[in-house]
Amino acid sequence: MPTQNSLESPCPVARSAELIGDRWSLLIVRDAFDGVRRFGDFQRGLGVARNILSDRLRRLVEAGVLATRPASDGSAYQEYALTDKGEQLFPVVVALRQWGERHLFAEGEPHSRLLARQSGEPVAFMAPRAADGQVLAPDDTVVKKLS
Amino acid sequence: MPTQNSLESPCPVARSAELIGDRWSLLIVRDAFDGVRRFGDFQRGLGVARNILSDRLRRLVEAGVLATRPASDGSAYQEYALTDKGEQLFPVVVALRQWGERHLFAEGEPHSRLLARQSGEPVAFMAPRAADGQVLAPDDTVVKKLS
DNA sequence: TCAGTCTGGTTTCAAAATGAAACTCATTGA
DNA sequence: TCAATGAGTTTCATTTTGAAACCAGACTGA
Repeated sequence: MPTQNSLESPCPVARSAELIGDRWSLLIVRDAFDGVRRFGDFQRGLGVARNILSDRLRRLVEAGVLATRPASDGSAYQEYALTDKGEQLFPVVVALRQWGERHLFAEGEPHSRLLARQSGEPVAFMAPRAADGQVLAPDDTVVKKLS
Repeated sequence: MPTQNSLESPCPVARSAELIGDRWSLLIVRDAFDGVRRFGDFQRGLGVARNILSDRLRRLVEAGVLATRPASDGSAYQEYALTDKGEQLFPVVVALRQWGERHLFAEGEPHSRLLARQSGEPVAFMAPRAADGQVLAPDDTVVKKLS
């Protein structure tokens, strides 16, 4: 677990990074979007050590990204599901995915793809936009401190 | 440095997470978008230990996210600048920022904001969209394995 | 109903990563 | 010329990670 601080940083990126800016948390959230709910399934899917998984799940639950609830299969066990807050990480995961797709695979190297369920077409590349829909490059933006 | 593997994962999220899925790398990239270029400026700005910064910068350079070049101020030192590949992380950083803005600050708690330089208005909330511009919720998408 | 198994952890311990501080060495500024 | 600064590297103690063993409650089949 990264040293707990910077949760007081006035920079939203820093706070987000503090919370989910580590490999396992990110991958847990990715799997959650893929419908994984159970401890054992996360564990097997990720190959993460159980104690670490346990720790990360706890952190994510504390942060309100995941919530535990009785398992939907009727067993006495519980499951971990994305909260609304967690669901809203979707753009983060998609952004990571799209960047990875574009830059981390060799020409022609196979990789999984994100498709729109309806059309079956790849999801369009996501970009920040101005109010008028114009795509914003980094230089088209300014960070205003502490407003 | 997270244990180097999963760079062979067929999942783009996993590869991205491996590379930039740690607090410092993320914050270094954020600062780079903010125009920070020099070792010392990163170090002072982030409060990161020099050896760790050194390691992360090396990794990011190796990965082609940053590149070194002679400092633009004419001194004999070098600077670290985002490459094209690095610039394309913009949506990732913006997504993290927007999520943080929305979920990691108390009501009315002040935080920095990302504005469109032209209009001065906040950047619109970023979301994955279908080809027709329709916003896609997680359930509206499917991950197709290994295409 | 009772032995065996599965699930969801916790504990233990060694190995790896991190962080603080001291150290180096080139550059710069006065 | 000399002190201060910049950009690291080294050292070493602390923290985090990961693998494996362990454990207590469900569950299952005979």
